[in-house]
Amino acid sequence: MAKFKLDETDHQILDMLIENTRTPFTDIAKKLLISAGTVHVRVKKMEEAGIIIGSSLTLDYKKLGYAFIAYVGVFLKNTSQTKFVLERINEIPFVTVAHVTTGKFNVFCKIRAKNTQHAKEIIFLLDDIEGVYRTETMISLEESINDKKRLMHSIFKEM
Amino acid sequence: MAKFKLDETDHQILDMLIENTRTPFTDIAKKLLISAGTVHVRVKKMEEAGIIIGSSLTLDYKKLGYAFIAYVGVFLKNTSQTKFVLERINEIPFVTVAHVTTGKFNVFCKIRAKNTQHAKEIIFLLDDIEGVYRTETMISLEESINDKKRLMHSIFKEM
DNA sequence: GGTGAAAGCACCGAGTT
DNA sequence: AACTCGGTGCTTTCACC
Repeated sequence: MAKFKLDETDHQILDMLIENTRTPFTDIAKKLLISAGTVHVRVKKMEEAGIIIGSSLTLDYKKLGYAFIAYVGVFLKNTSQTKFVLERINEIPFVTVAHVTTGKFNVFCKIRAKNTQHAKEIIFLLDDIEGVYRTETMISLEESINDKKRLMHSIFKEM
Repeated sequence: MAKFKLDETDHQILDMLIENTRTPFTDIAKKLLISAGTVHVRVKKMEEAGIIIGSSLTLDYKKLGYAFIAYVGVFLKNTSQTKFVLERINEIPFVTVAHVTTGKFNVFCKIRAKNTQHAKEIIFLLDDIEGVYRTETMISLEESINDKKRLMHSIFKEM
């Protein structure tokens, strides 16, 4: 998991692909004044190095009827059950991400649901997992996602 | 923000593109026994409808030297300052997402940092925002991201 | 709303500098 | 490591169903 060396050209390629995965390599090449072949080789190298893990679509879950987001803190009866509980949590499709954490909670997860009723059902599923002592829910009233590009620029500045 | 009607074919197209945005339309067409032109038209329609917002690369931040994830709960002096504070928070590049929440915290955010030292600096930036009373940090020891496909399947089942 | 063919490009590997 | 170039194959449009 070592820090990987990327140069300015790699940064700019990632920059364009982060905004739109399907940006033609020829467009990137034109902008960076290099050949499309070079873009191709560099992307391939970053894929082989595991820097680029994959690509995914960003969907509007609100439009799909899933506007409800909440974070659920999970308290365990016994921390030795962490692994087991984490596995059970990951079987629930509406849990988008789960963390083992220090601090207040043992496990901490994000859920995406249709509405409060649906969220309640999901939280009940969490509560029902063996080893879960209790849960604490925080409902998101508003989500603001920071620009991925901005984070990358900050990372690049330090490389 | 109405619920949008997608048919089985759309589901399967999204299914393949979620796994890999660059899946050739010809491959999708072959698998679904339709023409590549049809795949193209359907994807375009989903883009125009705003279901597909965009596409992005998944990067390995660990390999880039950013292995540290934490969630920070923010308490405000006064909830009327929420909007202002949220704007300031979003100016910090290492904050990847911020939420206005009900429950324990007023605002809740996720940060990505190089290490504990770096995380401390970011949390100090949060503490320094005018209107922030105090913060509470939960450090992620392990992140497990649920399969995006699994959520989509659950959503599709109900459409 | 779908098709199939055709034109236009992009991808990607080979060979070169 | 990057370039050019050419074969292969993908995308996108369009007339037609």
